[in-house]
Amino acid sequence: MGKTLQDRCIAAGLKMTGQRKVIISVLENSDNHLSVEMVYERAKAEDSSISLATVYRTMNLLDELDLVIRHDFNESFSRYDVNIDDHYHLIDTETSEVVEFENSEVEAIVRKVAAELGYDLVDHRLEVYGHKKKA
Amino acid sequence: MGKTLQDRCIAAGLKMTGQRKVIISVLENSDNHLSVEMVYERAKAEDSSISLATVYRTMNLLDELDLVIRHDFNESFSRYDVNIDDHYHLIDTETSEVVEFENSEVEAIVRKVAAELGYDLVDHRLEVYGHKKKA
DNA sequence: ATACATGCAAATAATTTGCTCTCAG
DNA sequence: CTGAGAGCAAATTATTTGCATGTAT
Repeated sequence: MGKTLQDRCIAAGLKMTGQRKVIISVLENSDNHLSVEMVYERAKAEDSSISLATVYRTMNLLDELDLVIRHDFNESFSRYDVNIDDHYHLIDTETSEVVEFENSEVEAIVRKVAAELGYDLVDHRLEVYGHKKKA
Repeated sequence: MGKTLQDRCIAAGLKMTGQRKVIISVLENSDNHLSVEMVYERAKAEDSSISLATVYRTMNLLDELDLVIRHDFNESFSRYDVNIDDHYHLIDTETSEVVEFENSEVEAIVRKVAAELGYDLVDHRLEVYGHKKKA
């Protein structure tokens, strides 16, 4: 039984305000890769008093606690993943759709490369850009 | 003899203004991963009349022509690589130093993954974050 | 009670753009 | 000569922050 995001927030000692509950429920009930603007739109639909600043502050907070992961694909804004399992992203260059995939070989390679260069691995990201095969 | 960046710009039909020559020489005589601000500072040292807007416009132009590659590491601004060979980046999380490395296995894996997901590969990037091994 | 959150509006920071003038081809 | 490029300053966009007020614990 994985803990819910809300559980983790409580475990992290976060004050569970009404706004945070709404934002967290948006995150839990959406596909990944939401932008702040998207979170804001959906949260506002549940509670019209929520401000954009609060969404930004909340996303930053969750990011610092590693409860979400901030990503910069090649866009002018950030998107956020609701944490959990490691995975990589394939971004459709024509539609901006984001597909997740896993691959166990990559991590092994990355670990080896970092070691060879004399570094301790902290994190890594692999992004693949492509478009759907035609016909 | 690889063509110089200047050669490629001319080949691409770019008007070689004084400002562009300076910017290009800065790019050719610096380490990779420059930010616009860094390019601007160095270009200004050669020709104090160069404006930041021109540097932005030039970098965008070079990026569109694939003569440089724009990167968003986890910073608030972009950095640019002077094209040429494919490589990946290891970013030192403590110093922001960027180390380039190559790895032939990754591309094969990426190509395979894209194909399996039904995509034509356009591009891919791998970024590794770490810090120097202590003692 | 009280420290921490929120809303709002103003402030930043990076990047882009309108406009007029200049210059490379 | 002429259209693409440059400088400057104002505009945009994403994100952050100061401050007065509200609220979870």
